Parts: sequence; structure tokens; C-alpha cells
Amino acid sequence: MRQNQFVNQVLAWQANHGRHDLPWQQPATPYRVLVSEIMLQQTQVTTVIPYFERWMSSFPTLQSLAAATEDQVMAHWQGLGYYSRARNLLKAARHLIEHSAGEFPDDLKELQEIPGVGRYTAGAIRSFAFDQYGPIVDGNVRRLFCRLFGIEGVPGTSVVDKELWRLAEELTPKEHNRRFAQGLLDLGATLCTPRNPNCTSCPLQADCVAFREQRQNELPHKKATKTIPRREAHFVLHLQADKPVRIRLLKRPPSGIWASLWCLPELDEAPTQGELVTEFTHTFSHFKMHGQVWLTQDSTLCLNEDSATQYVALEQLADFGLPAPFRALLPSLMQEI
DNA sequence: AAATCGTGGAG
DNA sequence: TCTCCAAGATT
Repeated sequence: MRQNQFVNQVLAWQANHGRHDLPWQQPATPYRVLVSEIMLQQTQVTTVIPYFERWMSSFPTLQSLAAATEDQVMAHWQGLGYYSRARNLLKAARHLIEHSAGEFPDDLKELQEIPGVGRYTAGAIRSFAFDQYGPIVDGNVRRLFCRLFGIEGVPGTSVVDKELWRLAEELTPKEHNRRFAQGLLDLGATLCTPRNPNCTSCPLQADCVAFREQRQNELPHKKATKTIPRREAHFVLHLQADKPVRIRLLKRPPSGIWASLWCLPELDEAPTQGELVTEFTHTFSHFKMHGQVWLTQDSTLCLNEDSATQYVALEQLADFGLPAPFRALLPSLMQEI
């Protein structure tokens, strides 16, 4: 399949059937594109939209973001997951202001020097913000290419990824890059879906290896699933007696799970004195947490120099970035007691 | 190269 | 309930 033909089919389909009303498409300024692309990493569009709106309302410009505190940023990101993205976005704003007076580079290599911006995101910024040549390989493109060209290996391995990027660089046109990149993503998201793709409506059907061989559901090949381990976790619920009731929160360290979020103090083992108030299970990508929450009078648990601690009332809770299970748990817990 | 890093949508 | 996986980056 010739490059020209491929590009034209993607562009023509995009014009009629693609998505044109996503919040970050109007207007597609470099800052808005950066924020949306970071939020969209491993995260579905419908999940991102309300976060994007809230973010833009609070941090409308790169300058306003650079002036924000880490806690403000984390509070806006709470519930979205992969929290290093939030810290990197703050670093990115300060990086751009320091290195180029707030101006975005339009060069692929320089874009990848921005914290949190890798090869995909650099290409996306080039395409969406500058309408320039910017190859992209994300989950959508990976699936589309593996089927269209009948790529047999498992994506994620270096051989297959190298081939996917080679194809992306080769097939990406020199003009109409915004529409082309959007078309690729829209094709993957709406037609060339993981299960039961809508090949009948696909403009590339005639050239698709997977369709010809009726292997749409086999490609791309999936990597072997591994069972995730289960970890025990213990959390301290320490209340300040006076009204209004306040609970002690501890800021988690800058690395590891839930980095930089505020959380109930975590212990290695169950406290010797304490009442089990509630427990929960929470599944991450790579382990399952069984958490137990212990009510205690001991205010000295988990006290150390490097982590900030604060007593927080129910009304202030929204200002703190909390892990998802505690965002669900704490309000009712504080009202009952 | 393989692990780590979250949460929720959708079947 | 279980599984797959989403506009990936970083170490």
C-alpha cells in the first residue's frame, strides 16, 4: 500500500467520521495539547474530559501552572492515576519557562526533553499543536498497524516496536499532520477496536492483512498474562477529638505507589493497640492491596522528619490529593465517628 | 529489558 | 466478577 493512498484514505475518513469536538481540539494550543496528551496517557477520553476542564479552569496558562504548588496540582489529579504525570507536568511548565521563556519548542528532540514527554507525546505535540510532521505510535496505532500489515510479534518487544515506529515514520505525511494524526487515533478508537472491530466501515479494509485472513481478533498478539501478587497494608486512623473532627494525613514520599499524595499514615504491621475500623481491597496494575484501617489514640505513629503531617477536616478534604480508595472511604468514616 | 506506576470503562 | 486495556514514560 502506497503512502499517498494510505494518507488520503485516513484524511478522507477523518473528515467525515472522525472526532472534531474534543475539548483540547478547540483551540489546540501547545499548552492545551500538552496537558491533554499527558492526561490521556493510558487513560480513556471519557475519563479525561472532566479532569481536563477542571485543570484548564484552575491553570488556564503555562504560567499559572508554573506558579501552582505541588499539592494544588495533585489535588486536581486525584483519581486519575499514574501520579508522576502530574508532577512531571508541573516540572514541564517550570522547565519551559526557565529554558525558553515559556515558548514551546517545535523540534521532536527538544520536545522529548520536557519532563513526562516521550516519543509518542512529542510526535503528538508536533502534529496537534504545530500541524507538523510528528509520527505517533500509541495503543490505537499499534493495533491498527499490526492488523493492517499482519505484524506477528508481541507489541512491547523491541523488534515489533522498532517496526511499528519505522512504519509510522514512513507513512506519516509532511502536511495535514493534525488531521492525519487525529484520523489514526479515531480509526483505532472507533473502528479498529480491541474486540470485534467494525471492519465493514473501515476505509482500509481492502488492504488489511488481518481482515483478509479473518484474524482481526488475533492481532495484535497479546502478551502472556501474569497473576499479580497480593500485598497487605495497614493504615492509621487518628482523629482529633475536638469539633470539627479532623483526621491525620501524611504526605507520601515522592516515589513509589501513590507518590506525593496525602494518605492515612501507613504501617508495616498492624498496630499493637487499635480497633479495626474497616478494610478494603484495591487492585493496581501490578498488585492487589488488602488494606486494613486501624483506629488508634497513638498520635506518635509514623512520625518522622521528612514527611509532612496535617490534621484535616471533612470540608478541607477536597483540597488534598487522596488515593482513590480513601477518597471513597474517608468522608463516610469521618461522619460516622 | 523488564518493572513500575492507577484507575475505571467496557465487554 | 473477571479480563483486557486505555492518545506511555521512566528507570
